[in-house]
Amino acid sequence: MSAPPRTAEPASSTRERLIAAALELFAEKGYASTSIADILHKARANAGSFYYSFPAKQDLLLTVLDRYVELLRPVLLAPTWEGITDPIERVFALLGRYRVYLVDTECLYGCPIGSLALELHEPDPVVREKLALNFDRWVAAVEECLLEAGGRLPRDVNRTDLARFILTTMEGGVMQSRTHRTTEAFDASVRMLRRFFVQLQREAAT
Amino acid sequence: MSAPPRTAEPASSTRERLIAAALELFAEKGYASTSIADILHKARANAGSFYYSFPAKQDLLLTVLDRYVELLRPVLLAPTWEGITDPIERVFALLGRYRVYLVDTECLYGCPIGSLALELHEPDPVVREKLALNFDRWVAAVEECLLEAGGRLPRDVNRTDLARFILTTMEGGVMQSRTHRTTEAFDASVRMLRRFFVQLQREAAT
DNA sequence: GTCTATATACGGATAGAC
DNA sequence: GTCTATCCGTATATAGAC
Repeated sequence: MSAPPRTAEPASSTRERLIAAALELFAEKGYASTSIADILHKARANAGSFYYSFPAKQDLLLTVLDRYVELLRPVLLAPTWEGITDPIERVFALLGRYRVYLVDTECLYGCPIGSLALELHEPDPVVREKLALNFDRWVAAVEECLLEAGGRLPRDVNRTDLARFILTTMEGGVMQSRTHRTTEAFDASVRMLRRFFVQLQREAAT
Repeated sequence: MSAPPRTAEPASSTRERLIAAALELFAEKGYASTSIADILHKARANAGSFYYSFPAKQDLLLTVLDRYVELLRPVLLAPTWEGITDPIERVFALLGRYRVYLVDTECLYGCPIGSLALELHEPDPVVREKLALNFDRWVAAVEECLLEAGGRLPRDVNRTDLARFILTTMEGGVMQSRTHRTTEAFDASVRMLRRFFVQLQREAAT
């Protein structure tokens, strides 16, 4: 018989509760408008515990940005792609997942990374790099799909460019939909991207 | 002999200087991180003058958002489109203008409306509507180009959808380029959009 | 209309007991 | 590791003389 699983960080440690609370609050209200008091309230902790776990507010942000990277596959991609094997349909299923976020929140928020990226105007280099890493991992995951699609897409279409364009479509669509509080602009953008893909596949088939 | 031109708002009134200062500062640093002291310093005015001209900070934001709408054609579109008559080339010239903004600021800021739209997470309805109006006017201007392109684009492509998709491309590209401090993602997105347009025009020609 | 001084609130961070 | 109390800077906004 084996011992119960041990994790370095027990799931409900104060530190973990602070991270979990910040993860949600930064997505909902942004970084600056989330006060440490907000985080403490949500995590049911006190100022002393916060500064025992983190030197300063920004260190929590860094931890949260690392966490977003870690959660990308298990929390976002894996459930979204469950049961979908076609790599191109996986791309659109991912976009569909963001549409669900929009609908579930009445278009209040879409992508936390995108929001933080534009909120933090001159972020510390270390913050900026972690935001960039989040984008890079997302793009890399989509690029894998495109590579798997192989000859179904024209040979001369750069897969990295196309993956970035898909992120562009998601972020630009989310931004407009949040502002209009309707999914219309998001849907319009995904429709156009779909049409582009249809054309690319047709082109590759000839 | 005619009298010198009279404007309702003299160009260098304190109120105008405050608006001009805020217009730039909100674009550079965002709304929340721009303090009234920052604005006063840049406009060389004092707190008393500010609150004589505006009831509160948010009223200045509303005025600035109105101003962005007013400036869209004379300051952004007209110079960008000068000498360019082809409506489709106008679309890409506009995107090229945003690339210049990125390059000129070392990818520090691109579109002030997009930045404000994502910074203000739960904006007052009136703020949100003015942001939405800015997007709508931009989209409408691009849509005019697409309508002017007429039969060069397939009949069944919704012009409004496509215009929104072009805004999506710009905003999504700017977001990634700001985060990476490179124009790469912006350029990749515009390249993909260009390819889409080439395909659409080919399709319309058959 | 413009000036300085200031009221008031809030946020990040710290101190020090337990 | 956690608690409360508090320091201190900064921000919006106001008061009231000029």
